[in-house]
Order: sequence, then C-alpha cells, then structure tokens
Amino acid sequence: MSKPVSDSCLVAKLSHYIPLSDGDRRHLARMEETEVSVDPQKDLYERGDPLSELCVVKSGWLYSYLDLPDGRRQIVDIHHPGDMIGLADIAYPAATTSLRSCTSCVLCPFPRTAMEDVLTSSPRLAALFFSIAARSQTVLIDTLRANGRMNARERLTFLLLSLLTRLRITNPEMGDVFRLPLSQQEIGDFLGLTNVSVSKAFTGLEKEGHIRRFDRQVEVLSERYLADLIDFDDRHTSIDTNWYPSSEMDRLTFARA
Amino acid sequence: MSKPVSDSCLVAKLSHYIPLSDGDRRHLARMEETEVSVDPQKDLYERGDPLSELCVVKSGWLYSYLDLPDGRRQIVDIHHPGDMIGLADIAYPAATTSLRSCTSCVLCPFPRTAMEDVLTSSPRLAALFFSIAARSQTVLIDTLRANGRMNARERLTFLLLSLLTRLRITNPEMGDVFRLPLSQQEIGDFLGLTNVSVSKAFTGLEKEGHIRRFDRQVEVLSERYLADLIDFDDRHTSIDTNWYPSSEMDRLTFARA
DNA sequence: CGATCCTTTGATTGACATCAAGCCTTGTGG
DNA sequence: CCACAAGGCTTGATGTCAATCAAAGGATCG
Repeated sequence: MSKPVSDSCLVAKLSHYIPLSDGDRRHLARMEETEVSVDPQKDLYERGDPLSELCVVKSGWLYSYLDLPDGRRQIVDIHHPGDMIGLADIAYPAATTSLRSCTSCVLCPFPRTAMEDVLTSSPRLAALFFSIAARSQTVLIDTLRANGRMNARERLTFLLLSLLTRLRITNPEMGDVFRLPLSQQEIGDFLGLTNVSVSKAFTGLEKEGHIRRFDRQVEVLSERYLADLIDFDDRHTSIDTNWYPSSEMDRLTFARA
Repeated sequence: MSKPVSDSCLVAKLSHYIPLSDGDRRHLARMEETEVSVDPQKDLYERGDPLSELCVVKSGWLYSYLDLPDGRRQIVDIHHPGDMIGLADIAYPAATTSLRSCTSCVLCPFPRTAMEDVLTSSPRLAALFFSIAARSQTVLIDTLRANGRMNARERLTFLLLSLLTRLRITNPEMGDVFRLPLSQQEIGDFLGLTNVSVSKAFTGLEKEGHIRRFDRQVEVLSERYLADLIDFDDRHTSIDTNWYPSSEMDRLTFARA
C-alpha cells in the first residue's frame, strides 16, 4: 500500500510508453495491492473455470495453454514480469485458457471491476490498456504466422527473437543473453513441434553458430541474420500513442521531453 | 446522406450484446459516415503501410494476412459484415498485416481519433470495444491451437464451425448452410495447409457425411459430432458484460472528474 | 547416490507438400 | 451461342520434413 511506486513492475513497464500521472499510478498501485506466491509447475486455473480476476506478474514466468481431447497441448502465450494475465478472457465469464507456472512466481490478482475504474476515470490509461491488448493480439498473430507457415528451425528462431525483444523492455541492460526456464517439451507445445524436433532445431542453430547455450541460458549470436531469415518485427520496443486523449499533465511532461 | 441508424450493421452487431444509448448510437453512426466500395480480390493496404484509420465492414468478406520472405502466406483473420478492421493495429503507426478483399465490399473508414472520443465520453461503449478486442484475441488463440496441433481434417472442421457460429450472429435465421467465398488456396493459407490438402480434407468430410457442398455453399450436417471432435467452443454467441460500468455511473463519475 | 526428468541421437513411419495431369466452372469475345 | 482461355478443384504419384519410437547420456534433486 505505502510502498514506493518504483516497486511496481507494471508501472515500470507502462511508463516505458507514456508518462503516468499520479492518479494513474494510484490506479495501478491498486492492481498490485495483493501479492500471491506460486510454486513452479503449478496449474493456477483451467479452461472453463469461473474467473473474475486478472493479475499482474511481479516475478517469474508462466504460460497459458489449451489442450485437445487426446492430450495434445498448445501453449498460446508466455507471461513475464510486468505482464497482465487475463485480458483476453475479459469478454467471458469463464477462463478460455489454462494457466500454469514455469518457475516460482509472485502474482498480484485484482478484480475485473478495477478495469471499470480505469475506463471511467482515466481515458488515457484506458487507451494504453487498449494498446497493450492490441499489442498482445499482434504478438499472437506473429505466432500464428510462425506455427502456420514456418519450418522447425524458423519457428525456434521466432521464439528466441521474441523472447529477446520482450525481455529487453524490462531488462534494458540485458544484451543478447537470457535465461530460458522452459523445457523443450514446453517450447514444442508453443511452436507446434515435438520436443525431439525442438532439440534438433536447437543443435542445428548452435552448430551453425547462430546461438550458444550454457547453463539454462541462450545467447543469440547473429540477431540480424536470424531476424532477416524470418522477416522478424519487433513488437515490443515502442507503440504508437499519438491518438491518445491528452491531459494537461501529459502536455507538460511532453514539453519537458 | 443522413440514414436511419438502424441501417448500421455495427449497431446491429453491438446491440446484440448490450442495449445502446442514443449517445452510443450517435458515436457509432459517426464511424459509418463514409462509405467506400471495393472490388473483389483487391489489396487495400500492405503490412508496413502508414495507417491511421480503422474501418467497419458493411458488406462483403475480407481477410488480413502476412507474407513470409519466400512467398508463403498466412491469413490471420477473416472479416465479415459488422466487424471492425484495424483494432489490432492501433498500437502501431503502420499496418502490421496486409488487407485484401475476397468479394466486393462496402467499407466505412474512420480515423483512430474516433476511438479517443469513445474512450473519453462513453466508458460503457469503451468496455464493449474492449470486449470485442478481447474476443477477437480469443478467436485468434483458437486458431493458433488449430494450426499448431490439429491435423488437416480437424483444421478444416475448425474453420467451418467458426464460420457457422460467426455468421449466425448477424444472420440468426441462417441454419446450417452458408456461402463460402474463399478459394481452397485461401482456406489453406488460413489453416496452414496447401490447397491440395484442403481439397482432400473437404472430400473426406463430405464422403463421411459430415458436410455437403453445392454451388459455393457448405452445409454442416453433423455439427455436434464435429464440435466434439475438436472440442470446439463457440466464442461469438455471447459475451460477459457483468463487469461493465452502468450508464448511471458514467455520468456521475464523469461529472466528478 | 539413486531416481527422475530432460536432452540428444538415430531409425523408422507417416502426414502433408510437391508435382503433374485432367476436369470443371466462369467469363469473354467472336 | 459457341470457342476459347484462365482459374479453381480433384486425384494420383512421389518426396520430404517432422512425428514417432527407442535408447542412452546428462542434469537435478531429494
């Protein structure tokens, strides 16, 4: 409640895009009042469960997935610190996907009605939330393109570059190395491949010198080459805020910048 | 050029979910002021084009797609009358997908700033737009599941059931038959298959008596069986509006702000 | 230090892609 | 109204990439 706003990874992520007023920060702080710790490899809810909360990820990785009747699984989204989980479900009374933690996590659940507050009292924040939702849709579209039309190696390349650009927002000093706490089975479930194909794609990319692996980390050695290979677009680094409603506050901040 | 609001297929589609106030209807009417006719098989814009407008589909079918460097293509969304095009792009200054018409169409383009008006003056409509965006994200997630983990016949089943439930919203009397103005190549580009595989899946489903084809129409004969086969969820018929701001609240909160 | 899970590697299989030919439909101009 | 061209659909033969199957090597953790 009375923790400094800088504690909030949500504020950290959002203020990357627009300057936030004190009122906005208060709204966001309310979304992170409650903290819940979660063990690794735990199912938090399943498709079909009644669901009236969203949550913000403070730390850890999680993913949303869907099962098929015979046990096949598709991971549809990977969640990192600063992400909001459940926006896509807001149109339905029950969860449309299942949620599972990869690592131990800290989450901040908050009720759907908090969205109502934002929509009624801060159009500018509402616009930003709108953009965030739109962006995650664009990311999903890129994933669809990968799963529908790319071969195994291209798909893995897509995942690695996506993670790299996503993680750089919240860890600007990161460079070309990141920890990858997903099993190859999970990577396969995201890319529409088997764990065996993922392994072969990994060793292929490594043998040709495009990546390097050590511990549970991945280093991307030829980002430019790989990006051209799959015509990769960075969806994370910036968004278009020109059409947003302005506020006095914002004008000032912009003038300063 | 002042036509009765009841002409609007946008109003028709949205009022399917919540009652719309006169103010809401005026907002929506403004989004359909301008009409543009489009020939079949025309590219309207390409990924990367500067884009500051959205549009509403009044009639006809269109699709959004992405190309790969070597000519492979992935269709990522199919647009029908009553749909809004471009919501997913709202976070970016340029188009993230290309847009092409299947049939001749009538479109109503409107500027992004119209969204600003909605966000500042009608929280309830803003919430509905939010839900619409969230829903199209859920639809995308279902498509990802299909492309990532289903075989050819299941994917085609998924498309047919999706179209059936989508078209029923705006054509309640439709029954189990609909016109399908997509070539098998285009269907393949949506499902991550070749035109040949689509043809084989079609004839397979037909021979086993699950569908029937005539003219350019498709009749779904065993909807229940097919839905169970792929664990299909109808995403269109209803959405959860319980968390929306009420109309009373809007004015009050707004007066205060 | 054993048990378990993950990863790698190779052999085999299978489903869809590719290639190719023929047919049917649609539209156009003579 | 017919001749012809172009595009879309179907079908079969062949090719290829990833799935499947299987086994062994590594990592991780009580």
